[in-house]
Amino acid sequence: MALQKRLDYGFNGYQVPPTPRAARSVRRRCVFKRKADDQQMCAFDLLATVAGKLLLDGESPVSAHTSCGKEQPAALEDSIGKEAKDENKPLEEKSCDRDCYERNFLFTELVSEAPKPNFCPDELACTQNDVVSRPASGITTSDCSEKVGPAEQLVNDDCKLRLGIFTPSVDVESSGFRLPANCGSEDESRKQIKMDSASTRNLSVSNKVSLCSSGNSEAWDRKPSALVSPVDSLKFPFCRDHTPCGSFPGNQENVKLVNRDDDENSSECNEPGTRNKAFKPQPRVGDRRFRKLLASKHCKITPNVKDDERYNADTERCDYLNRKNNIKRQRSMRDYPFKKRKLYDCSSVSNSEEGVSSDGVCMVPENGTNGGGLGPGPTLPGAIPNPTPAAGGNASFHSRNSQVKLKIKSFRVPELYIEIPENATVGSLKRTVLEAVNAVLGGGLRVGVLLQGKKIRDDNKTLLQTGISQDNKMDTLGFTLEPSPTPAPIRLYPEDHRGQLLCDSPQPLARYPPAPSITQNGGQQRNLDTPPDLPGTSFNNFIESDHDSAPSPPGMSLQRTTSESKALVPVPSTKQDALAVVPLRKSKRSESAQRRIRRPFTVAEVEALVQAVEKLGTGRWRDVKLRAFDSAKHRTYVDLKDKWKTLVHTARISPQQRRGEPVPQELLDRVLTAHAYWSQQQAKQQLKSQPDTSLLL
DNA sequence: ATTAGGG
DNA sequence: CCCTAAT
Repeated sequence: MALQKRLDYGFNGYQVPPTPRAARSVRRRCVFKRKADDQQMCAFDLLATVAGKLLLDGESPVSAHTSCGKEQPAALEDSIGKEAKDENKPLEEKSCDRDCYERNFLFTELVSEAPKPNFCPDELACTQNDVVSRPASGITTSDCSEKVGPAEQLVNDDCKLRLGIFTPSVDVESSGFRLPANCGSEDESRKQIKMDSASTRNLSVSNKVSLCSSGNSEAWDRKPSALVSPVDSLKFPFCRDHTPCGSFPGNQENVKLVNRDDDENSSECNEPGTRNKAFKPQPRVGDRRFRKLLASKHCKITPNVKDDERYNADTERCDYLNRKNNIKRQRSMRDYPFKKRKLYDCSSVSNSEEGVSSDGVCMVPENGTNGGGLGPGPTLPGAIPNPTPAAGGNASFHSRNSQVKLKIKSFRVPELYIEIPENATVGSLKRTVLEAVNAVLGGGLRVGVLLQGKKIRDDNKTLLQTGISQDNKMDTLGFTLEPSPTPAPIRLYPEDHRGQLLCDSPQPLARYPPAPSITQNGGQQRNLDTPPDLPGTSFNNFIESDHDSAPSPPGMSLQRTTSESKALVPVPSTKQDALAVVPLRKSKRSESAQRRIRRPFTVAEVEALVQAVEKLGTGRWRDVKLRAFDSAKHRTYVDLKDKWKTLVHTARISPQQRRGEPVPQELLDRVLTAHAYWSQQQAKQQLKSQPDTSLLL
């Protein structure tokens, strides 16, 4: 299944440039390969950074609890509680209904949910605080079944991911930001802008598919969205006729591994009887590969990624590491780089454009009562270029005591398409989304300020001077997120300011039409009806086949499926041209090819290899390949050579130091013997040939 | 395209 | 496994 998520900040305001759909990655060499990883800034960091520009201002006025919105939080909690804990579990396994395989990711933003009519501004404010005050869980799942039957589900999805800006710290009250002194310049009135990041922090994701838990998110789910995502058939990995490995002729000559693998979908044949049976392609579907793009749905997400996400990601890795403490962290990371790479593409996208624009700024009166200032109430006069009320793009502004407090309800993130295999784990999904978000946000953003539709470029002006602090203008204050000058080589706005953080704002980007979906195949969602092909099983088989030798990191699961399914592809949306320019990072990433999945050699394979080498000798890997691994498409002669290399090494080290599936000592002995023998032969050859040639010469 | 080696 | 260099 593929998910295509559209991330948009709850704030309708901020828009990120559409990301060009990443081309299917062709394997190629990329110099940059894994280098950019660290360049990425996580969303949190980013936010923190942004926030950092503003000083925290005492407690949030709004922080007072309000009863309103209580329900939401409760729901949230609930869903949070149900959040799938087993990150490593394939999604399929969790799905309550097989037909329910479509996953809708719903990231909802409590506050900014526009669709709710009865959500009064005040309520929003209250809600936000409530919610915010507690650590939001990154992703929650909601019941997918709601009113929708399996069939219906297929149809109704629109998944929009909504991102809210959140701060790492859960504490809402402390979420205020204060403008840095430098921004406002040294002048007399130093206003503090308080941003109440409250609501934005909560993110809930409802995964309609497998995680059927609470139905609380239903309301949000229903939000009709114009976006249509294409659903593709999903490719399921399965083993086609592989010969039971057991048939492998042990010491006979000319042993060949018979498992047929097509590089992408193959399973190891270690344990013929068990592993492969589990998965049986259905007669009809059997041969078919499905590639489902969950995309069909729009996912509305307000990712409240928060620490949770990161934590999970990290912990997963750690777990993995712990289990296999022998494995270097680096290595584990490398096992699932594709995601990252793909993500980078997205990031680049975001950077390339003006990016994110925001609206929905609320200035909050300092006294803590949020008068009417919060929420959509004060509608933007339209002065602001793209006031999108939906997310609460309005800003309310109250100045008091020369203190300006404002709240930004949300930022909109550019649409992102994410493709992820059905059998991907929830954890990987989370990570994927997180990474996508991080990629976008991490690219480096700048904040621009709009007042009455005009960009305020002079960073040195005070709020007072610009009039921002004036009540009558509070409605016309807007913020934009722009690509940071630094990371992105290309600037849309030449006049870019060097380094100003706050006050300069390029023109606000056009907002994404809320719903204009992007998807290439507009109405495809319905195609999803293809029954899920018991992917879980097959997947399990795969996993099992090599898990013992080397458990794959969570991310691996994704890789295992089809190549197509791994891509996280930014989808071009409305205005694509803007994006044309690609930040360096992006290009780097996009160029990089995906690393092949790790497929530990089975004992049978090792035996075949040993036997072939015994006969052919080292240095004739091509022949070895043909002889013993002709049918194993995923084993190249280079692989065989490498394996031999490791076998020799393995044979030389103490058994305690070996890892992975243990290779019978007998085989290792043969390896050493053969290696010694052929090394000798090689040496002889050389001695012989050397003199020969010299003699000839 | 292969082979050999380092990473 | 990947990447390169050298065949």
